[in-house]
Amino acid sequence: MATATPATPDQDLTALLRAANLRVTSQRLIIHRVMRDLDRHVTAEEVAKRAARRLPGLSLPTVYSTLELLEGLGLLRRVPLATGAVLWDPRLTEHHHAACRECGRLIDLDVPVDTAPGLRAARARGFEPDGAEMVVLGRCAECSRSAKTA
Amino acid sequence: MATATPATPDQDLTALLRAANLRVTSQRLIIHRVMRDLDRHVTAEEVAKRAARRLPGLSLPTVYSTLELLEGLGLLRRVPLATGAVLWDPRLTEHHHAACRECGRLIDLDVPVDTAPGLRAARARGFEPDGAEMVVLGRCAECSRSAKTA
DNA sequence: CTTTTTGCAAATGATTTGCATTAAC
DNA sequence: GTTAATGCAAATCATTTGCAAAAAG
Repeated sequence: MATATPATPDQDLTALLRAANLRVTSQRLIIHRVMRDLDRHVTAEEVAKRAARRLPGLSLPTVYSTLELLEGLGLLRRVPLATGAVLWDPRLTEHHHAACRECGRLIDLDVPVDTAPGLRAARARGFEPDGAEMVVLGRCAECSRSAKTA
Repeated sequence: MATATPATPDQDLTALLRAANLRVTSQRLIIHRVMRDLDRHVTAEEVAKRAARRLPGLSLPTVYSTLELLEGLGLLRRVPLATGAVLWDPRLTEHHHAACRECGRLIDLDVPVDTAPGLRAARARGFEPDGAEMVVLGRCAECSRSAKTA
């Protein structure tokens, strides 16, 4: 029987881990909680710094593997930047990004985009798509401002 | 007066370099030529390997800086993968990609996507967009096949 | 008690940097 | 001749790996 009570993030994660026969550790709970609290894209390093505040001794390798684990559980999304850097995004609702070519800044775009043609084209090529993201490239407000000044 | 003769890639690059007060070197010409000949996204390493065949002694740092230079001139596009890797794409016409989460494979999608809403939203946030790309994420044909077998 | 997960330290691998030399102009 | 571009070797930096110790179940 399904529970009708809305689950907390911790309960969600616990349930997913159990279902996958994985162990519920404080590291996993804390890292997940940090991401949920931040509610914006961050680097692995920033996650490590914040999570270590709540769990001293937490190691970087654990942060990396946990982020990947949470991605696999569908609780996070990995966002590759044009600079080659990688960010982690706890927002699960489909949204898109604008990335600054100059400083790498990434902002959320909460605008609907018709991804259907892309998904269709991918399927036609044998792909099994599970999502599509648009990245708008250009110069952010700050960088265009300093470009004008310079 | 504008020339009516269609320019070769070499002439294009030469003109752009001159206009920017940059020097026309054999390294730049060869790397550009390699990209034009390949006409598909490749890693910097692959560019280096192929270009070195035509220009022995060509160094990796030169390849990296030249790829960035060509990007700045608008002759190439940098494509960050979900794996964090970076590819370089000589195709200048707007197109989109499908990226395999498992093996990293990237395929071109030649399908029109309405990027206008994204561009508009970015402008509303102070961005000066110069393009938008959609990335479809999922599993490529090969990887879904082996997943079924496994 | 058994197996997974963690932390540590070291390894990796792509990309970048500093600097002397070479090539463009 | 002057200045920019290259090659080389070394540095960097995020990420990954191997393995013994600790924690989960």
